[in-house]
Amino acid sequence: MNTTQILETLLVSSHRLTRIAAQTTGSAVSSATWSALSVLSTDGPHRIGDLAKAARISQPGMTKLLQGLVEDEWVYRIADVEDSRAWLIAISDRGRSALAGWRVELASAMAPFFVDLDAEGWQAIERTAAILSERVGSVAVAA
Amino acid sequence: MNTTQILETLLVSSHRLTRIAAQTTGSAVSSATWSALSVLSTDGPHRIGDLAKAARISQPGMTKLLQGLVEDEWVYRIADVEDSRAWLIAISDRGRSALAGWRVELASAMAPFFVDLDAEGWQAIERTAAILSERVGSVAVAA
DNA sequence: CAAAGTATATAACCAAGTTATATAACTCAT
DNA sequence: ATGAGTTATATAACTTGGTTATATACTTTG
Repeated sequence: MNTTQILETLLVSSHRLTRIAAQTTGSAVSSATWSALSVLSTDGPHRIGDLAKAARISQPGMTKLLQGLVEDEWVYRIADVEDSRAWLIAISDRGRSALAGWRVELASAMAPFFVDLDAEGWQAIERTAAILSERVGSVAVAA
Repeated sequence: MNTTQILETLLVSSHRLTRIAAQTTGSAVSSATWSALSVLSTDGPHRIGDLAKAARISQPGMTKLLQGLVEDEWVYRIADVEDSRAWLIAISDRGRSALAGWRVELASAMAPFFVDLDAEGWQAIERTAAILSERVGSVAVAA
C-alpha cells in the first residue's frame, strides 16, 4: 500500500466514523465545534481567528459557529484588553460538561467497532492520532 | 491516553486533514463521493442503497449525490435485470481518471505534512487505516 | 495624523446532508 | 392470481456548516 492509498483510506474511514458518531449519538454538533471546544478546554481562551485556523475553517465560519455556542452558553466572550477589535473566547462550565458528555457518547458509539481490538492495534491508532494532531493540529497555528 | 481521547483526537485531526485536502486541492467533491467512487472502482457495480450504507449516508443522500456523478458521466446506471426497481451503478473510465486525479492531488496536498515521517510512523498510520476500513468499511455492509 | 493593515461581523450564497413521503416493483400467503 | 406488506429508488422541503466578498472599527506605522 502506498502512502496515498493509506491517507485516502484513512480519510474515507474517518468520514464514515464521523457519520457513525453523528448518527449514533444523534448529536448535530459539527467537528469544527468540537475542535474549538477541545482547544479552548485544553489550552484556555483564544481569539476567534486563531480558533478558525486551528479548525481550518474561515474566520467568518468560526464567527458564525461561535454565535451558536455563545447563545447556548457553552463559551463566553472576554474583551481583549490589548486589542479592542478582538475577543477572547473562553469555554464555560456548561461547555466543558457538554464536551465531556459528547466524549462519553462518542466512546459508546465507537465501542462496538473496537471491542475486540488488541493492544497492538490500539497502539497503532494512538500513535496515528498523535502524529496527525502534531502535524495538522492545532493551537500551534495560532503562534 | 484513554481510548476515547485517542478516537476523539483521531476524528478531530481527520476533520482538519479533510479540510486541508479540500482547501489545497480546491476540490469541492465530498468524502461520500470519493467513498462511493472508490467502492465502485475496487468492487464493481453496486446498488444505490448499498453505496449509501457504505458511505454511511441516507439513501436519498446517495441518490442526490449520484445524480451529479451521472451528469458528469463519472458513473452510469445499469438496469438491474433481477429487480427492476433497482439500478446498478458502475464507474466509468472518466470516473476512474477523476478518482486517480484526486488521489494525486490528495497526495501532493498531504505530502508537506508528512515529509519527515519515519517508516515506523507510516506503519502505524497504515495499520490504523487498515483497522478502520476493516471495521467501519465498507462493502461488507452491502451483504 | 493619515495610510495601511488587522480582527471581527454581516450578507448573500452554496453544498451536502437530513426526514417525510410517493411511486413502482417485488414477495408471499391465501 | 390477487391483495397486503415490504423494498428500492425518487422527490420535496428543509437544515447545517461552510464559503467569498465586503464593511466596520481598531491598531500600527511612516
